[in-house]
Amino acid sequence: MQTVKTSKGAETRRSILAMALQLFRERGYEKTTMRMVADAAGVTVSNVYYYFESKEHLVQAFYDSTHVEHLAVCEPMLENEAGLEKRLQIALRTKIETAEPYHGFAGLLFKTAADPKSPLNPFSDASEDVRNRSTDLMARIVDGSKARVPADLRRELPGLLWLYQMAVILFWIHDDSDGRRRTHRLIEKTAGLVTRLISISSAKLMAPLRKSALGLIEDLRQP
Amino acid sequence: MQTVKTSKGAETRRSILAMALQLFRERGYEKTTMRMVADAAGVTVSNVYYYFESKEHLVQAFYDSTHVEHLAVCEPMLENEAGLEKRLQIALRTKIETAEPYHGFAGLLFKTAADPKSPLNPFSDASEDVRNRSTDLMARIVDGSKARVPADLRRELPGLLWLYQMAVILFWIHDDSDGRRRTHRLIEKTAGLVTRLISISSAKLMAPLRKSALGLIEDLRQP
DNA sequence: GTCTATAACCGGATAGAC
DNA sequence: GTCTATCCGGTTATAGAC
Repeated sequence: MQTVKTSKGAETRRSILAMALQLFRERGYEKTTMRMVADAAGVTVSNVYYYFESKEHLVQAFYDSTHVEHLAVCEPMLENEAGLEKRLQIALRTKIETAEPYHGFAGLLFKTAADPKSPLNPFSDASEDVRNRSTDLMARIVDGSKARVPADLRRELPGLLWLYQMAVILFWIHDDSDGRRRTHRLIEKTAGLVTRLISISSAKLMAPLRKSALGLIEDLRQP
Repeated sequence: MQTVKTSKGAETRRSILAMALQLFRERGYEKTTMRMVADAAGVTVSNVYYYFESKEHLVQAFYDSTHVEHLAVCEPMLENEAGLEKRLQIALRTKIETAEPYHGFAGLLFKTAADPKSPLNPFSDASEDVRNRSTDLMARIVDGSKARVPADLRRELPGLLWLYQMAVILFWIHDDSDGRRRTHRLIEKTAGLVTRLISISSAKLMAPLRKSALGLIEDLRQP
């Protein structure tokens, strides 16, 4: 019997993570010490380090788990909606709503996010996996819609929409309005703008501009 | 005789900052300890803290100083150039070129930059001053050019171009190509795109989209 | 009121034994 | 895979000098 995953270790790991997230939510990231996490999970500090390279890596684990949760909430809602604008709104709204309990320390994410040396930054190789899964979701958003998108743009769109989502999240992190009113406003309006931009960009008149923009992306890809 | 500013204290402060920046450049931010900074400047640790609230505040001071340096290099070069695209390129190129010696630890900037709680974040009240000065530069870039810009867009353009600049800087931070080749490519191409977007947005056909976009900005301003 | 010094605190991280 | 003991560096308390 192979118990590689479900053995005691995995259980300890799970409990450490669960406790850490709870403490982060309750007291915020900075005010939660590794000693507290260890105590809450009933282990020693170095044991925590055995399972997680650093305090920030606990955040990475959280990041993964919100993505899973997001998918679970988002995907079913997409099923009965074919309009691109609405589909985008659903994706973004569910994103910030599932992340809401962690709003207080989500800034931390972007903090490390911006550090090129951190493995946690969303552009890094280490984050490739989560990034790909998010980008894939964006691809499904587009492909599942009835929007007509030029082939050249369609190739790049998922990546661009992922950037768009990152921008929305950045805004959300800085948003302290009631019920994140301002972020909801942002999503409502920009989803429409983005959709219109996509449809306009198909027009003959806009082809040169679209080609330049896509050419730029292509250029930037090579080192 | 009032020697509030030029007395010994100011000199100490200057020397601490100079030493800190040198160490940051040579060894990077993380590997430079406050004790080293103090030693190098010939003062004690608590003395460093007397002049700078925290290690991050040393970075803030650096940030200010790069802005001053940028202006000194950028403004003269703008004098003989009336094309908006070229003017944008000048501003952005000089920005990343004057910052080049600090590329290694510039990530740190964005790291704190993205944390909503940090006074160093470029959207914070504490950063209003530097932000305004940067935005003013963008206003001069536009106003000093021969580009025709609709009045409603002109009002928002400096802020938007500042955001554009932040995006370029973010790209630069993650750029480890030789001579920042990729960032230079990005600047070269996007300056043209932005300029074209501005000019296209004046077209009658594009007025509705432009209005929506500007309306969005207006909406987001209110809390 | 401006500045400097000593010593300690606190929390993230690690070494190494078992 | 878990523990004990320790390091290391940012930060602060406190006390006093100019």
